[in-house]
Amino acid sequence: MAFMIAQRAFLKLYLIKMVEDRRGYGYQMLDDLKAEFKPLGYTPPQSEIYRALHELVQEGILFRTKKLKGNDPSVDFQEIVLYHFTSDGKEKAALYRKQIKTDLDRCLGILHKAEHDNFGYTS
Amino acid sequence: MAFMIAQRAFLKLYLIKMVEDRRGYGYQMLDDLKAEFKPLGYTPPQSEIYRALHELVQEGILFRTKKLKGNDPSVDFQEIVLYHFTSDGKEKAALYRKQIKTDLDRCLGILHKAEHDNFGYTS
DNA sequence: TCATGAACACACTGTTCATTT
DNA sequence: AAATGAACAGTGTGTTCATGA
Repeated sequence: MAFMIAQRAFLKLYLIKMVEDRRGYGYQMLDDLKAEFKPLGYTPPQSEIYRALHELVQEGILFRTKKLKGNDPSVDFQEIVLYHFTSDGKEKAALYRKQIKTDLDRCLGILHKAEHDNFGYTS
Repeated sequence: MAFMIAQRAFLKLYLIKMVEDRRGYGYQMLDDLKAEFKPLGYTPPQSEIYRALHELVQEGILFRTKKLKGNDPSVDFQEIVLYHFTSDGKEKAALYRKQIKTDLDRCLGILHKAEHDNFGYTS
């Protein structure tokens, strides 16, 4: 097992949630995540978002539809890709989330121990 | 900047501390760390310990001496490598620790947010 | 510029192998 | 088996480039 949780897995967790909340397409989710994490000193790179999305499709959790962004085709021809859960996608996602939670807790345990051991928190 | 703290940096932090405490040589430190982290589901690999140690030497923080392990050379010829701080090693180490602490806190912030956002802790 | 995707290069890491005692 | 080190292979990641609307 790897030392820390992978960025890919971390992002998938958020992307699953965002698709649940119908938060739209890749670029939008990227922007949202960038804004959310900026104060924490983390800027999710564009490539990872798309790769994570592609993997979720490959794993049969999500599927894609395409749509024009604007409502008026004569004005806006920008095509965007929307994501939705497959028939058994929600179950698969639940399982995946469970696995990630385990890994997340493992990482937190390790990092907390490091704080305690090296920078002396008593609690 | 990378997503999570690197294993190498994480281990250097512990190795610096262990050299401060005169906790001996590589293999011993490896064993100690393995035992310490086993309950947390992390097993530091041998290669990373040595690589981390080599880097600390390269960076001018530590230097090496060699010694026979046993006190009786007629019985035990096992040679071990001991590590010590260079003349300005402690200062350099302090600086390094400071940097790692920043990164550690950044990682904890990110992971805590993920716990909160995805698995709903209110505190 | 928005939106998606792919290519490329590289650092980090895990496993294995080598060597000596 | 203890101890150190190096080689090798593979994955994840960041940057850059490409494309269309």
